[in-house]
Amino acid sequence: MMQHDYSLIFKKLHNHYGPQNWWPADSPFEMMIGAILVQNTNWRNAAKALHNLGNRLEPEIIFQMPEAELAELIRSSGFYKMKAKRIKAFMQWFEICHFSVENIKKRDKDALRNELLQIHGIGRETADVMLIYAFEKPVFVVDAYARRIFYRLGYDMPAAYDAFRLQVESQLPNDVQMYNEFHALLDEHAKSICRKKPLCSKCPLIDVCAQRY
DNA sequence: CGCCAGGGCCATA
DNA sequence: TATGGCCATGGC
Repeated sequence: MMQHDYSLIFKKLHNHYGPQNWWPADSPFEMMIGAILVQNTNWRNAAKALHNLGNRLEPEIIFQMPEAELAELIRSSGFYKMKAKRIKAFMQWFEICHFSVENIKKRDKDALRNELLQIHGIGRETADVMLIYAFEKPVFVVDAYARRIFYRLGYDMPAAYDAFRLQVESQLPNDVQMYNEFHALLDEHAKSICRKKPLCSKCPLIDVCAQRY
């Protein structure tokens, strides 16, 4: 089987699109709430919900807020009753952590990941974006875009989330900033001109595609 | 009008 | 392990 050069993909995307400076949020807390709000929803609707929360977007306030009230405020994000429940479950955990992102950052990556996965409504992808963009841990995020792009490159990737993630991580340096940019770049690339026509002449991955097709 | 967007949970086999 | 149903809004 051919060796998939994930590092080369990253390099080409980075050269073409430049630094993405993700996640679009003013604080780690806002980032984490946004991560739940954006589950299976477009960012526009999630951002609208964040805007609607306005100055209520503070740990203590969200923690105290009745679930029904929170649900109405985040209605635009879709699945809003469920997401209100998920945010409240997350806040229970965050409160136990004394709302301290700095303290959480000091903890072991795998232990922290497993703890996040215990929270009802936090799955692998949501846990991983939180690990990178809030807690600065090096993790490769396996989202629909990553799957689609690697699939279109002809890469033979595992279907299971963690198998996919570990295969990519095993061949990349343990660099938080790199994973931070990689996920953002894959997102940007998926939304770009190559979305409908992945082998178009302007695609920065055209030569990688050409090796295969 | 139908489609889908930066998932995750749960029941079923 | 692997499908299928379910949750729901807003833009196009």
